Amino acid sequence: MKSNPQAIQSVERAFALLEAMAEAGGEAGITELAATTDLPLPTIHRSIQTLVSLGYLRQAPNRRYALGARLLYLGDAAGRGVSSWVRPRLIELAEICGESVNLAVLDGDQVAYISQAPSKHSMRMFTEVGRRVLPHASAVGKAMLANLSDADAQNIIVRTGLPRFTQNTFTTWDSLRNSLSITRARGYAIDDGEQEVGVRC
Amino acid sequence: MKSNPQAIQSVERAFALLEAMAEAGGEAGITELAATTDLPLPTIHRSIQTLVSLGYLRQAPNRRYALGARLLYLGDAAGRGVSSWVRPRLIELAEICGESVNLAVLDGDQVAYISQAPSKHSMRMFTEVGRRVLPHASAVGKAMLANLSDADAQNIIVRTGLPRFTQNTFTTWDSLRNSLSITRARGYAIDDGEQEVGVRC
DNA sequence: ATACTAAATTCCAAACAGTGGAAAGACAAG
DNA sequence: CTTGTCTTTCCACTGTTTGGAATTTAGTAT
Repeated sequence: MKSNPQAIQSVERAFALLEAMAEAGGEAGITELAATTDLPLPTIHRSIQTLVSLGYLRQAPNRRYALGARLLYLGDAAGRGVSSWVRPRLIELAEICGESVNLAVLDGDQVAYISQAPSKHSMRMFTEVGRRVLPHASAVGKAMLANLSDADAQNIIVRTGLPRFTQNTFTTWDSLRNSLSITRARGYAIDDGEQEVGVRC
Repeated sequence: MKSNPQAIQSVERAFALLEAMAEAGGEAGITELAATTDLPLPTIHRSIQTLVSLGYLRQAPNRRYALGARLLYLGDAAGRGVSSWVRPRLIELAEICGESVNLAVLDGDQVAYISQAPSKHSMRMFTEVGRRVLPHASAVGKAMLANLSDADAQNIIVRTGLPRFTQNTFTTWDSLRNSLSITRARGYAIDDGEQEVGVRC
């Protein structure tokens, strides 16, 4: 694991574990984590022990571990400033159009969903706060690229690549660029299969 | 800092920084953090560098640092299972009674707010998700203690102590216990100055 | 524009914290 | 009660993290 030259190992690992648990639905045993992260058992145990003592993980009676309440604090703090400001608006929007509304920002080269207001009716929503996707494969992402110059958009795409996810994914820069011009002209972005109203960037 | 014998240092520090930033409103410069955390500058810089490379912190154009989007993911994941289940109910409640509603759990010996639904009207709310308070000093806390036996409640109080926060804070076990019986009889808890409806524990 | 101050960033060798293989200890199931 | 699985503890070695001091960069006053 030398991908990030100057990065403190134990910290990297600690967060890897946190994310692994998140991936596992917020709860997991040590062995499970060992399988997911390819780390030796004792190492994991030690890391987790630390995380528990700090309150970011809790040890369930099952002897398994679960994400702790302290993460909520950080998560909330990270969202403040944006969320508190925009959230009411999202809810408004969700009420007006009757659909779920997601708010996303361009973080690095990826699109990160940072807030969402579920639609009143359909519980059929994947609460995707915090999830990150590549720009070319979602409506929000394309909306954002459309707001950049072709050159800037291309810079991002070069770094991320254009992996195919579905039949309709754009896999060449030319086809994507074409889609972006359409988007620009139309004023909003559409993605076959998922519709999302992206705000701000 | 030898309070926690077996705890990985760098991790401890990394999170201390994260929390310090949260405390500082989600944004801070290195020197600020150095003042808050009493750590040498280079150490902080290195830790933060790691956190940035992992996506938990972002470097603002001001050359300062801010909490990153990735924390939202963890925060959200930590809340799932509880929040997704109860959240709709909270919102309902908030609409019915026209007041902010907080959801809190007993985590260790402290009361942690884990979710909340703001009242529609007054923006005058301290978004306190993740904040933790001692049980004897808040309505929710007392509600929880009231649901325990006197003995169990006392056990907790012995560990936490009874620091005074305001004029009305209970500072002796006897006066607190008295308050708890009243609470039990009444069925809900009241705290002069703050009213909160606590659910579940 | 230029000089100054305060902040962020890079260096580096010593020191100590973190590592992981192996063994012991809990559970849970049969 | 016995067996298999998962968690937890041990400990000596290694390499990562540490922080004082020097360097560079940004912001600001002159």
